[in-house]
Amino acid sequence: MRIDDDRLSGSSGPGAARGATGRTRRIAPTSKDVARVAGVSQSTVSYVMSGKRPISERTRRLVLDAIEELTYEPHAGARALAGRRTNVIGLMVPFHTADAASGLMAFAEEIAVVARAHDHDVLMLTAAEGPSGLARVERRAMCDAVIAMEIATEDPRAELARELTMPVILIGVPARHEGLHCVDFDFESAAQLLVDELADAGCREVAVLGWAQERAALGINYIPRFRERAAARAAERGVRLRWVSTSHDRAGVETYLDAVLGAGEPPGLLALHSPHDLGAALQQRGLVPGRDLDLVSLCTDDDAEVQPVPPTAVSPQPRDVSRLAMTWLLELLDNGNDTPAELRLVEARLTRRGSVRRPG
Amino acid sequence: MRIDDDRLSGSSGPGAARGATGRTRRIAPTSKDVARVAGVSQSTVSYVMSGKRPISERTRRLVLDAIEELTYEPHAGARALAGRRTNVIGLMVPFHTADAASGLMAFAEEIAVVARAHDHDVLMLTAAEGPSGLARVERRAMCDAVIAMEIATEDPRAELARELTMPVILIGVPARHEGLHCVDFDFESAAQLLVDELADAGCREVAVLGWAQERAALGINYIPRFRERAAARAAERGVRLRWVSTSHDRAGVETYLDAVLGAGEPPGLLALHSPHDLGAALQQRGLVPGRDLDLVSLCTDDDAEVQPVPPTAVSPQPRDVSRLAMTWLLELLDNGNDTPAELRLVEARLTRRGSVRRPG
DNA sequence: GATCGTCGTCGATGCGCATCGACGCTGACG
DNA sequence: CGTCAGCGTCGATGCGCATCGACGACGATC
Repeated sequence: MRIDDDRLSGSSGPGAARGATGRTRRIAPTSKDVARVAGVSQSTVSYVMSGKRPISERTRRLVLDAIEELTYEPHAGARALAGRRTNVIGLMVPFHTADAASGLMAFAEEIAVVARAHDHDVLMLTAAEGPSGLARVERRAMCDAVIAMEIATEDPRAELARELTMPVILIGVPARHEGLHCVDFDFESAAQLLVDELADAGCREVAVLGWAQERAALGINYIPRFRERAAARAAERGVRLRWVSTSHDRAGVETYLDAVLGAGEPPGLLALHSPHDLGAALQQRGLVPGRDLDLVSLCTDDDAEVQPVPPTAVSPQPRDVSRLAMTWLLELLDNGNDTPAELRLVEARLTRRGSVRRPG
Repeated sequence: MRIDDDRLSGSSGPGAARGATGRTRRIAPTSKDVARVAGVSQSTVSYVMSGKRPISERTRRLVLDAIEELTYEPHAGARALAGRRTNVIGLMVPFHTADAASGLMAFAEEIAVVARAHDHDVLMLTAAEGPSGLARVERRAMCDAVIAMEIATEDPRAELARELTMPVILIGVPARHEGLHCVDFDFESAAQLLVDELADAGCREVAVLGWAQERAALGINYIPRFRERAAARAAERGVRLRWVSTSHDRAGVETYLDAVLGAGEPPGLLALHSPHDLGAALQQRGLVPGRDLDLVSLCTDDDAEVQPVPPTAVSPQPRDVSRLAMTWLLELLDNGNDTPAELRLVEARLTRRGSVRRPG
């Protein structure tokens, strides 16, 4: 079926450019074209698409058929202009952290997929633009809402979020988050779960393979949050916690093991990173978690499963976080952004894989 | 300075919503507001911003001051509607490949940064949408051009790209790419460089640690491209090439080494993946590249540098590829998309790091 | 001093859609 | 058979900007 099919006494069809502007270009059909083909008015086409007024079944069919015939899709700019709604979600991504790249991709993908499922698109913003990037997309009316990832403890974007008219969801927990919509993984209960698991196994000493210093220095706030809760819980359970900050490569792991494995009973190990090198290093030393020592980890399930001895672990699920963020955001868009601001955390769950000796 | 400052006998300023639509909302200032404050007409404001007509210095200053005072930014939808230009680039990302996640992020970041530097934004599309995703953004006029990443040999998006009016740049080389704008890393000359390097060192046998089967099965076309050129070059140089496909984890690497390291002189090693585990495995066996055997790799410089013995390598630079793609795209947008379609490859360069024994 | 060209500015128009008020038409009910 | 209340559709309008034609002012030219 040709696109420039004309049913009524119309002007030139949408298939050709109006006027003599050089060669014939394909022009996208408009709702007026649809109306002409369906034999109704343009406003009726609009109401069929939005459902904001009752339309008879007969007319509906006529219009929908015309839409399909012309493969019509509404012009995003015109819709944004007239409807004050872009159907675009801004996503501010922290590129610099090559570290968490795979988690980041999973996060972004989930956002994109959920957005598309609700007929929205995703505009990719970089954290490098900072708060002015957020202000810009709002003033230009480029999106209806924004999700900003990896919010630091002191983050100017968090302050600006208060000024904006559009909904903003922050991934992370800034220092003063009253009046802000924040989502994050529950690192505090993760800390508690992991410490408890080792304490239950009878560990009195726990050596933590911590995040690298440079990462902590970025103000990534889940690190102190995890750390403080772990310390508090360890104190409650009568466990001595020892933090060992080192790099995460093989050499760093070796340093860590050298430092914590003296003579006598080895301490419980708590690994706060992808346990790849740790598993190999332990294997090389003939140490089997669950047999010779106790090991828990904070790592994704995927990472855990590929270990020589998959560790009992709590997995920060980027997909869960992004799904929660998107669900909330869509809710805010529907309700006109008057849902109370608060902090929503994704529940931490421990998966036991036998890297901890169970008493009894 | 209040935002609703009024210079002329105007109606209500832009600071408050018109009419009695409930509470007073902040409304973004329009070019008409700027015109009123500057004491000129709206069209003059437009011409100041676009520079498409000469404007006296005095008027320019008045307008620019008003723009700054109101923190005016043009409404993206209105601009797209009137100007037939969105200043948005679509980027279709292949999320599923968790494999190359870090390279993917680097690619996307570079796209975003270059786009912003030219006052463009980036709309993130998922490969899951397939060709219809491309058609959709064109018909809805959501972007001016698209970059589609990781194009397979037989890719429906490549076929659709021919039909589209807007410029499309494909990252990868589909089977029939006449009339398409394609960009990729030059895997063929990379193959040649790597084979030559080993041949020059006197290797008569080369064992290739290849890409995993499942990856090759996706139709990622650079694999056969690399493979064929490597085979051809090896034949020219009198080198016997032996492909060993295995997984890329530590176990797979061990299998590989077991398979290729018999008695006698070890073959040259060509590693087509992140050489992390390979370096550790060699180290454990007491084998030092550059002393006991010859090793070259196709891996990023970052990956190479963190090895126990950094290998001589060719690095596929995602940033170079994306920069080339963006440069070309902006050129296409300026020229009205009449630049001839062709295939542009990013030059492969070999970095010597002493993992190959140099004769003489 | 009249004419012409150029520069700088303005008013009007249209982009494609959503929305509002108006209105004709149908069926139910008195 | 007349009246009335929806239901379903239409025409008109405006969203904010880019662009076109028109035109006034000014200096140069004869």
